[in-house]
Amino acid sequence: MTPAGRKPKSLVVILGPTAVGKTSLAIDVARHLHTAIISCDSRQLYKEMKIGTAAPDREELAAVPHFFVHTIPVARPYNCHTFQQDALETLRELFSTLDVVIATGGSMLYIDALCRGIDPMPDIPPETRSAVAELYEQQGLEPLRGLLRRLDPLFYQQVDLKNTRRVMHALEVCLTTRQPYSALRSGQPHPRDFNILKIGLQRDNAELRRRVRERVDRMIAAGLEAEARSLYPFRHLNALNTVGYKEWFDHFDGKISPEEATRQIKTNTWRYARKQLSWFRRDPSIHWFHPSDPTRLANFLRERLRPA
RNA sequence: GGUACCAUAGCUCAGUUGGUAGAGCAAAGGACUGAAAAUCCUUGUGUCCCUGGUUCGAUUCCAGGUGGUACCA
Repeated sequence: MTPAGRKPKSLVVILGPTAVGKTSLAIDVARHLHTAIISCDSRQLYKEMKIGTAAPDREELAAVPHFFVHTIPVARPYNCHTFQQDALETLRELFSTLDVVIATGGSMLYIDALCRGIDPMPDIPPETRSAVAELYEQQGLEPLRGLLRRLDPLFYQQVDLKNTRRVMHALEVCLTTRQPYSALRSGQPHPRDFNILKIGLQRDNAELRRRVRERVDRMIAAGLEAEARSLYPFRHLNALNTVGYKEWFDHFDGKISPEEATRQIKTNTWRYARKQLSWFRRDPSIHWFHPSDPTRLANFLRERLRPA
């Protein structure tokens, strides 16, 4: 498993629902182990989204080397495959001097991309993307389904046919590669040349919910509305289809009051946390801890990371 | 104090020409390998405010009570 003469390398993944306390715990662990943090967060990636993504603050970023926090402009397209490539490259570099690296974040698909890997797919040419989008806008979902049934009968059987996003994406791939989307999806995990140790952080629902509400209040006190206002011109970008921003955009459009926006941000953040938990629940490799029990976690890590 | 209107799911309300009721939101569960903080699916029993009357049968009609809202004093 480990090449002779080389120490085993380990990636410690600290995951959990939003507002559970990943950021500060990951920093504590990283300091203790004298290592760096790879962020697995599809929104903290963006340079312009600081308050609303609850990203580590300046002090926290200075305490431990961080990667993939505030690194790309909101206008740049990015996805989990790009992240997989970038993160693996960064990891390779870090492992040249470190035996353990921390990964943390709540973007489930990004964590899976890094740990499990996702199959290579071609980039979709913008013409293809807009052609599919136009067909949908003009004629709805039904023609897209019909086309998918012809081009990829197997995936047509598997896909949730009401999920426009999935149907469109499969079609885009079929049209770009001239082969069925399902033929490119192996679904198989990709081998990694490092160990992966998944730590899940959990609190009971009432406690987590209270933390969500309090954090949203803090974000608003810290100027979330102004940050959202400055990003209003970018509201049609995917990066801004994000809890904490889209609700303010509705307010700027005169649809809801500031109080209602605040209320909705709290509700939507809570729903996001539940969705994350629903994803994490089916991963039996996660070792669960309460964030307020760092000793138990430290002992666990010492045991597991000890060189064989 | 008087008059009118209202009282139904956690919230906002619809409805039952009298046969015990359903939407939206919230909530809960789930799917998810290139937009993933995205996208999508599933789940609705609640003293129909209380007491009495009429009726085979009342959440529905009638009377009284209680609470709320508006207007008049």
